[in-house]
Amino acid sequence: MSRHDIYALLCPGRAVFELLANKWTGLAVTALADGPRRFGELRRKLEGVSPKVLTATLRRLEDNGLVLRTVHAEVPPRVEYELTALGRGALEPLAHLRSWVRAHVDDFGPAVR
Amino acid sequence: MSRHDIYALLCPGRAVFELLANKWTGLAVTALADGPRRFGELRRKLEGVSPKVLTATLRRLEDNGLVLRTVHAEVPPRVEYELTALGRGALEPLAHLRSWVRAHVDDFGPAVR
DNA sequence: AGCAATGGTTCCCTTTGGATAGTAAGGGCC
DNA sequence: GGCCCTTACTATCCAAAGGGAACCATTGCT
Repeated sequence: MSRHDIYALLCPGRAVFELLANKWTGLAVTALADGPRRFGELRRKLEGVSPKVLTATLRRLEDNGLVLRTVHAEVPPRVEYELTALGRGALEPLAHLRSWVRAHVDDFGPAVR
Repeated sequence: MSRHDIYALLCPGRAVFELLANKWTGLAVTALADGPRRFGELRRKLEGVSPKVLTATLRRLEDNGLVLRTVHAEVPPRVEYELTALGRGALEPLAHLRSWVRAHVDDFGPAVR
């Protein structure tokens, strides 16, 4: 039962939902939509993210199989992040959400906060 | 420009996105899908939420026009929460995300965190 | 008087998020 | 040789959000 009730504390679906329902996760995944990106690129694209939090976000995505992290043994270092098949799948509902937001931004008050 | 770049710090769309991309917000909105619900009902449905956090979540949704809060002057008190038209709109992409999660839970490792 | 029901609020502690500074390693420059 | 440049982080410290437990106000019931 709890296996199918996303509101249940122990439902695995809820854990996945909470992984995606995060301030930076959604932005990070969609930022990888068009192919591999380097750490610094993402850092600049996701305005306001600190390196620590970006690292944590990407690591969490990597641990959950949404993102592949490739370290190139060069100097200066080059690390590339790209979506896995699972990550590309998650892109779809995330992009859907994003496009809804885009279409309805103006329905929100000026102090969206 | 920043008006259309969800990654920009000042983009209103990003603020809306961050409102929805929250651990409890998505669950709360979908929990209201089938009509008005009372505080206690939501509290029981969203397993693990503390009254303080539930209050804050609902207030934020109310402030942003997604939820309507109605206090009935009775004893014991009765407070009902229901989605506004805007909230019902947000339901759609959220439900989409939820159904994707449902379909792909098993693609995630056993330690989804 | 005491208890139950409801929708919170208050206090305190833990977890998470965020800002800033520092580190390692090699290459180019002088 | 000594110095700086770049990159992708870690380390440290502090603020904000999340979470647990207790308490409150009101009225009816027993």
